[in-house]
Parts: sequence; C-alpha cells; structure tokens
Amino acid sequence: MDLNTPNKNQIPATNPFSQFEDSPVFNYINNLSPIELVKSMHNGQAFNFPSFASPLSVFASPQLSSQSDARSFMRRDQFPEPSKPELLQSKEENDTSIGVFEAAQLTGLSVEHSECSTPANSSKGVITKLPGEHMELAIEEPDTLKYYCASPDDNIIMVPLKAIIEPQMAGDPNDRYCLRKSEKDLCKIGRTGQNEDEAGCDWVALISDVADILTLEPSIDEESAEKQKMVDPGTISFISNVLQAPQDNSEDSETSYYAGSSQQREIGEPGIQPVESGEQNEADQTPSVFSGTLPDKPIVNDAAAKVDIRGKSYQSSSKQHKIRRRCLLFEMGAHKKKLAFESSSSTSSQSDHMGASIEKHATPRTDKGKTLSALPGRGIGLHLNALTATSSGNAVKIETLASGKQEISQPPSPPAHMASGLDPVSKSLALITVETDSVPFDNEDKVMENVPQTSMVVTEEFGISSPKMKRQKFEYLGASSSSCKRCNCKRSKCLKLYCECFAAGLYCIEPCSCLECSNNPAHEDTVLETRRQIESRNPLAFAPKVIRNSDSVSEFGEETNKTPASARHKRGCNCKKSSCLKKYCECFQGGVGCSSYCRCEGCKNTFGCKNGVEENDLKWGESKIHENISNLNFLDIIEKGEDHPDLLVPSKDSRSPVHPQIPTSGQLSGSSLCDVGPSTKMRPIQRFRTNFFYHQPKYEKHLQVIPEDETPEILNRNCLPTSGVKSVSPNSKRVSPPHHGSGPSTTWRRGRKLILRSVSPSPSLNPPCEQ
DNA sequence: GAGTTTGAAACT
DNA sequence: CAGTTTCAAACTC
Repeated sequence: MDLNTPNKNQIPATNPFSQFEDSPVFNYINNLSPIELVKSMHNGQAFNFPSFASPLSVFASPQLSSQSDARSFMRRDQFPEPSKPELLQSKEENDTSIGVFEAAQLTGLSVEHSECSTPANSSKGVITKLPGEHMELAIEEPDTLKYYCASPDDNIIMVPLKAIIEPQMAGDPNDRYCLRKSEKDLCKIGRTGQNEDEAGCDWVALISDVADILTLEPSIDEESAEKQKMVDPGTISFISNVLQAPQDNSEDSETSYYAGSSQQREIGEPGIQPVESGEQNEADQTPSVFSGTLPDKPIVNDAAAKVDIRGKSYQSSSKQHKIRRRCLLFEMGAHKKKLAFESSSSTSSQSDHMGASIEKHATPRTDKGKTLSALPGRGIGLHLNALTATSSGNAVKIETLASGKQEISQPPSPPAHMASGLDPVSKSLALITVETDSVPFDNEDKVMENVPQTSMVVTEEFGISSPKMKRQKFEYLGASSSSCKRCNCKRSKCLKLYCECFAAGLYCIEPCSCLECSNNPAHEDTVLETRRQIESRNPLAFAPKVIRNSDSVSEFGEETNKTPASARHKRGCNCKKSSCLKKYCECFQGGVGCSSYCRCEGCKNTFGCKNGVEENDLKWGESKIHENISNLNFLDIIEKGEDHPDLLVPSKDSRSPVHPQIPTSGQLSGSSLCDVGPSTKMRPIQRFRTNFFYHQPKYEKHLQVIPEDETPEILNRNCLPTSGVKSVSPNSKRVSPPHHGSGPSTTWRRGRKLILRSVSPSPSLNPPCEQ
C-alpha cells in the first residue's frame, strides 16, 4: 500500500504543479481568479502540509478533530448533492483542471487512502470526486483535510473561505469557482501549512500507522476504524474520515463524534456514547462494554494484531493502553460469543445471554462511569463488578440497565461448560485480563480461577451454579475471596454488608441466589446511597477483609511470602465457638492467621494464632522503640492521642534489620500482616507501614477494590491505636476503627494526616513475614 | 434441601 | 459503647 508513503505523493506534486503553472490553461485560470495566485511552490507546500500537517495538529487536539469530523461528516453528505457532481463532471472535462490536479499529489494520496481503507466503498467520497475534481480537489481536499486535521488555523480559514466561495458558485463557471477556491485554499493552506513541517513528519508516521492498520487485512471498515481509534483519538477521526468511505454516513458521524470525544474516552469516562453506537464506538468503550456489536469479522489473529499495534503505538499511557487492549480483547470475546449466538441461535441460553448483555452493555457502561464519578473512590467495586460480570459472561443482571430496568432472568444456571471450564472465549479473556495490570481484582480472580496456573490467589467461580460450589472455592483466599462473591441474601436485598456481593463492592450477578436483590445496576442509586451510609458508619466497611502483606511487598520486587500468615484480617475475628477453625471465622476463611486484632476465644487457627505472640518481641521492641521513636514521622499520630500500643512494640523480625526506621526504610517487615504467629503483635510500626503500603496500587488492584476514601481509613485503622491498644490484651475488646475517636470524619482526617506525614517517598519493602 | 450453628453486621 | 437482634454463610444431617 502506498498509504505509508504519503510524502512520495507530496513530493511529485510540486513539480507537476509548477509545470502547469505556465500552461495556457493555468494562465486562463489565473485570469479568472481575482485572487492573487500563489506560487506553485507555495502551493505545493500548501497541499502537502496543510493536508498532512493539519491532521497532526488534529491528533494533538481531539477537540478540533471532533469539530473537523463533524464538518467532514456534513460535507460528505453534501457530496452527493446533484450540483456538485455536475460541477465535478464539467471540471473533469477540462484538461487544464485535470493537469493541475494531477499535479496535486494530494489527490492521489487521497485516492489511495480511500482505496486502501475501504475497498468496497472507496468509490465514494473522496475518491469519486478526486479523479475528476481537479479544482474540486483543491477545494475539497483541503477542506477535507482540514476537517480531519483541522488545526485551529485551518478551521478558521476554511470557514470564511467557503462563505466567500459558495456565493460565487452560483454565478461563475465551475472552473472559475473551483479555481478560486483552490487558490484561496492554497494560499491559506500555504500559510498555515508552512509552519507545520514537523506536523508533516508526524503525518507520515500517521500514514504508516494507517498502512499498518490497513495491512492487517480482512479487517472491516469498522475494525479498521476501531484500530484507528486505538491508535490515537485524533488519528481516529482522520483515518476514519479519510480511509473510510462514506458508505455509512451515520457511521461516519459517529466515528467523528467519537474522535471528537476522544478525550473523554481517554479518561475512561463513558462519555456520551450512543447506546447503539456500533462497533467502533464500543471498541473504545471500557471493558464493561465488550459489546456484541463488534464487527463480525474480528478474527483472533486480527485481534492480536490490533493489540500489538496498540501496544506499540501507545506506550505513553500504558494503563489506558492496557485497558483498551483488554477492552478490545473482551470485545473479541464478546464478539465471538455473539457470533456463536448468531450462528447457533438455537442453543444456548448462554449465547443468548451473552448476546443480550453485549448489546446492552453500552448503557451499563455509562452507568458505571457515573458511578465512578459520582462516587469518587467509591463504587469502584461496583464498577469493576460490571466488568467482571461482563467478562464472565454471567453479567445478565447488568443488562437491566441497558434494557431499561428490564430484568433479564439469568439462565437457570451457568452452562455446564462454564462450571467445568471456561469456554474458549472466557479463557482467552481471562488470560488477557491477567496480562493487564489494570484488571480489577474481581475480574482477576475469575481469571485466576479459570486459569489456575497463573493465579496467585484462586477465588470465586466463573460461573458456578451452586452457591456451595462457589463458596468452596473461597477457601484460602483472604481478601481475594471477598472480591468475587455470590450471595444468597433473602432479606437484606443485598444492600447490607451481610451480602457478600455488596460487601465486596460488587453488583450481584447471575450466580447469586438472592431474593429481591437491589444490588444491581438498575438500583444503582440505591446501592450507592446505601454504600455511602454504610461507609459513613464504617469507612472500612468495604475495605478488603483480609489484608495481604505479601502482595504489597512483592509489588516492590521483593520476593515475598505468600502464605496466609503474611496476611491478616483487617478487623480480626470474634469467634467464640469455632476456635477459628471453621469458616465461620473470617480469618480462617480468609486463609490468614488470627492477629492481635482478633478477639477470638480458644483460637486454634491453623494459619496462625495470636496467642503465639512472643515475649521477646515485646522486650526487643521496647529497646528499639526508644531508639527509633524519634525517627518516626508519624509521631504526630501518637501525639494526637493515637498512641498505638503496638507502636511501642516494634517488630523483632530478623529480616527487618532496620525496621525501627519506619519512615525511611522499607525494611520493616510486613509484619503487620504477619500478626499470626510469634511476631504477630510485635510490629506495630511495621504494621503501620505495611498497611500503608497495602494501599499501594498493585495490592489493591489484586485483592480488592478499595474506595479511595477508604485508604486513609485503613491507614488510620492501622496506624491508630484503636484496635491496637486493646488488641494487645487478648481479652480486651478491640475498638473497631470506625468507631474510634470522634467518628468517621475524625478518623478520616487523621488518616489523611498520617498519609501526608508518614508516607515514604520510596516504596517500602516489606520483608516477607515469617511466622 | 432443611435445619442448625455461627459470627458479622446492624440496631438500640 | 455494650447489649441485642438480624442476617446470611457455614455447617450438619
């Protein structure tokens, strides 16, 4: 394809054009034009740069592109107009014009683009006109380009220009009209374009990208468009307009629209996407939308290609990229399912549901976006849940939003294949998800489950019909276990923490057996409000129940102990009869040992027992504390009356050579989570650190979606004596964090303060916790 | 699958 | 904040 070599086209243009400059025809044209003729050289540049440079600028500024696109769309509509075709036709007959325009490489370029991009439709739009449109070319091309690239200047110029030209059209011969217009354009373009050499370079790159996209082959227009989008918001608009034949105006318009709103998409906000946006739109939508409207053509290979392309092109925002990628892949999956659904409509409820969910996801996505925005730092779980549901293919309930409250009953139970093993699509999705760091924990869990090999923590089922089966998988999962819940609530409407789904910040989904469930997108408002209320009562309510120290540690590249002992229950248990040996015990259920936070009686937790506290640790701690207390930046914590008893008992962990240096070194052991066993209670400081780092991205991502506002709280809890004080005494009842002090707000404030003062610039390395 | 046990969450 | 109630999961049969 020639697309990747736009300059080639550009280069030739100059000469040919100059040749015609001297021709009689050209002179004639000049005479016709009241406007001062621009030198061919200049013109050449104008064509070359404006057309290409602009696009670049456009890329830089999506907004502009959007405007441009909009215009472009309009314009395409105009093309079909009877008057213009005639005009073109007449022009075509004119040798002069032909020569002139042949000189203009732009034309050729445009043609090529069109051809490449949309074989079927290429005849339309640009191509159709270009051949004959010498003058028209000058006119149309620049405009078109402006639309796509639309540097601000271009836009400004073009508007007035048109205004001027249009009137002339009526009375003047086509030639004249075209000529003038072209001249004007050239002048303007030249002006604006000259400064855009660099842009031109970028343009080349862009073209290359385009070429790559096109070379991906069997891609459809939609697919190419999708790719384009992935490449760059601004690029999208350009490519879609240039490459895509106006086969479908509506589609174009949408494309343009999206290009324009690329910023929003970049941000990850749902934006204002039309529900039935179509594959392109959905392509960019976040994971939740794995729309089924995807082109039917997506092929596995292509998909991979797309991914690669994206990955290469947009490293800058790796996260976004990942998200996109994931989305894409999910889309792929969705697409596949859709195909299956379409192909074998007879079968499966699953396919059916998938199709339904796919079609309706667009809306849910928006809702999710709202959720996020509405609940800053909160509702994350819900948001993710949507993802999870989607990916799992179980997201039937989520459809309710899209369907407008219509609750689509889920299939009686997940298809056998789902339970036994994921369908290929799901697996692929899972794998993909695993690849991406941005994958929500819940999603990840599911992924893990499906792909045990890769999992660090296996949790929840992907599509297990039986609640029991589901739960059985929760065994050792700690926080992760809390991530993907399936409930069986009957009276709480799944709006209380009794509901595991709700507690995990997730919407209930198909596998749930709940009654009168309100924990779904259809009741988003209610859910959010309830969440708020609960959080106001207990800021940590939605925090992961199990805090895994090892994860945070590993995040920093340090090999960590991933045993349950390296984690602890955030609040500790209060078991009386189960001896912490049954799943009644949250610690046990979470696969972690009991800690000083626990108030359990007769603890026999096999993962670790708070009773194992070592006296030596205390002694050691005392000596150390004096040594280092002064170094603590979080002294203020203590000063505030938050003197955490634990703080007085530094960890004695052998692996934390310098652990006393809380603020600076990452050497404190991850003890906080290592409450289990000998060192359990011994590391208040460490605990603080650990917990603090617990909030670090990776850990959070993996284990639980924690509302932003909870982070401080967590810190607070960990840092503040609250529980710590009493925890020291096994018998004493620990004060729950939320209730501590003056209440949530106070706690919150303190938490924030702690963050500010105690945060260590460098990642803390929490040594593995050994029991 | 029904009934019981258990402990967290919610309520007072 | 302690005590009680409610709830749903875990467990048993």
